[in-house]
Amino acid sequence: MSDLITLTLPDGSSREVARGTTPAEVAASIGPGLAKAALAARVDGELRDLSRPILGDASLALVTVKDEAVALELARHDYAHVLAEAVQKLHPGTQITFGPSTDDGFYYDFAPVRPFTEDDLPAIEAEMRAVIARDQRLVREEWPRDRLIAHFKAHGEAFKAEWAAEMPDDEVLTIYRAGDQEDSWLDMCRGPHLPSTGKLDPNAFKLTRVSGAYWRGDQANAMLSRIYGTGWLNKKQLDAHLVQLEEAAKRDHRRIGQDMDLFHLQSEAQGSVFWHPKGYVLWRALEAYMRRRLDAGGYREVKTPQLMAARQWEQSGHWGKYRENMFVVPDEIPNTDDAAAIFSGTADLLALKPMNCPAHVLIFRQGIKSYRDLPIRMAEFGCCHRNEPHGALHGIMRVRQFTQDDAHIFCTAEQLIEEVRIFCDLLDAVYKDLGFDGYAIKLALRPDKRFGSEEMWDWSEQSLRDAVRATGRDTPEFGWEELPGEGAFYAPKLEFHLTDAIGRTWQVGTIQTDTVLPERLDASYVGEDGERHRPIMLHRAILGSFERFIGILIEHHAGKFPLWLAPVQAVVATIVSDADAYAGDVAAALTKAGLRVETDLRNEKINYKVREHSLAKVPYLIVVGRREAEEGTVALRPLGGGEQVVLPLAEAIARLAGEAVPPDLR
RNA sequence: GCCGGCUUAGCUCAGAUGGUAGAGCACCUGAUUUGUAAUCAGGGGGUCGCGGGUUCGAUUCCUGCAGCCGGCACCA
Repeated sequence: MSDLITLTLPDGSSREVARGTTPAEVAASIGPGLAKAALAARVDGELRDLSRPILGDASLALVTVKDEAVALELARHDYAHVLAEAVQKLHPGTQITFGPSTDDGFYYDFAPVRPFTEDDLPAIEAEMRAVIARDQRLVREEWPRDRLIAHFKAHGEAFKAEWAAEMPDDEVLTIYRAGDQEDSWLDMCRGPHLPSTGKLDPNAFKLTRVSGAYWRGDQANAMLSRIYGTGWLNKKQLDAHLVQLEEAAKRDHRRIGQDMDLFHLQSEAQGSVFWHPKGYVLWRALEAYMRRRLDAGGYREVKTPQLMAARQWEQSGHWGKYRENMFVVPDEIPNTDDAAAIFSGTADLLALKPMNCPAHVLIFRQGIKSYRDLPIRMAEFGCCHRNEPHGALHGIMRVRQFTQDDAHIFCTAEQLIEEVRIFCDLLDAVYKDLGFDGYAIKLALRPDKRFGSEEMWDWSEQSLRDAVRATGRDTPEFGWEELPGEGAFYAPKLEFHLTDAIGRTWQVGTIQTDTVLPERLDASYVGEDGERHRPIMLHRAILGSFERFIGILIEHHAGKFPLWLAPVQAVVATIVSDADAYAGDVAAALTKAGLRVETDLRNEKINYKVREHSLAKVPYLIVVGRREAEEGTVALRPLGGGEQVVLPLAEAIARLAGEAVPPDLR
């Protein structure tokens, strides 16, 4: 075997080097600038440490900060290691477990002597800077499993020892040592890493929060203490990210919901929303819009019971799989004797509906359905209750009572692809109308706990796959991917993830192919052949729930809603009290034209009124003073102070009324 | 449900080694009639989340509970 190997560089050139040469050495031979800038290497496409010898002919590309995504990933992973080293120094006895990079930084899970609090973070950050300042080399070593386990056991690292013991046999186990000393801090890690901690910018990270996290993500395991950080390549990036976080915080729907008087929550109705007049106006505009869209799309709207007997939920399968998340009440009159138990404990049980689908099947089952009736698109703004765990509740985004824009399409197997296509077009139009630019599509495949045969799942998954292909949306532009194990217990589902104004994604829409429920609830239609057949049932929603979707709308628009959705569309503000009567006339005329208008006749300066209504995010301020009153005009001031115009009242009304028309009616 | 934190006026927040609380905005009253992001003056407003304990005395310390916040788990 020759002692020389051939490396092919990205520019197509090749060079012969000694077998075992490291990428770092190659970089140095090319030039000192590259040697300094190199962070890692791609050897035959595989990302590796700079110090890892190359053992055979290969293509070699050196990774620098110009390869930002990779550099960030490496840096974040290193930050996690630095965090772990710092924590173990400051908090002896803390065990290390696991610490990956994330979308904006990193975290590390520890088994601590006592759980960390945010007060611990500043000292840990300082220690991390010390680790970075020491510029410790990160040295990769391959260790046999026994040595790893022995090492971790000897150091009281039970979690790491467990992890090492369970690594697959064919995996080469490696440790990274932070420094050259025999007793330098080390962690078991697959790597790769930057050449040394000094490559990290000590001012480009920040520890952000602490939380609990289960070992290996399993509720049955120990609760660990997780420290999160955000990490970047330089301070500028970090600062930009921190500004982003502030921006997101300003958009928080809970903050805006309170400021704009849209809704409130209180402990007596935990997880249920009190919609105030201004919030409910928005709800009604959205609901009316959706109703028109569904009517036009061939849906028929229904309304079904809130409470149904437990035996109905047993039959649908919800009772068995989902009971712990249902609100259940006994079917009896509560005992009015305070000394006795309120319920006998022997009555039949009723449950608040957590979903609308069984009731829709029950409507379908009334009378005989023919293949000529299909597809049947049955819609309901269905109010559902789900007994969510306390820790899951979040503002109006995750609640216990919510209303879905739900519908079920009963169709034949042959109609399925066309129905999915029609649905995608409808969803597309709705998201555009509501001001969103893009969305991604994912296919969630069969979960571990599920109903139905393997054949059924094979067929259902493939149908959805085919249907998306038929719409041409199975492309990277739509973020198309498949998610194993993420499906519902009765069906695989297509998920639609909206992208909002600041780049966050929200799973909202869904369509699911269900053959289980029609079977369980014995839904059938008479086919061309005169025989009974099972319909396919497509569960679908575009907004998901009104509560959550309105929350998303609030954050997407930062409360500055398009005119047709704005709770208060215009405020008529006077400059002098002499214009009060005219302001009243203006408001009345606008109201008559269907606009939501308020007047501000207060004895305040116009500056004050402008400021106040601007902060209240009112789309238009209609300013009237003596001049306007005399001339029959208004000064139309858009939110933000853009081009202001003085118009005759009739023109202003026409303009606002035109702009306030919902997008589907334009 | 689990880990950590928080809970003081309508809102945002100060505060006291334990002696029953304060600001700004908002609200009310008065003056001012004002031209595009805060006019001035005065006034009212609190069971300091709820329960128990320690104490002469608790909003403050301890403890239980609830809600909320950040995550974890969950999200049919």
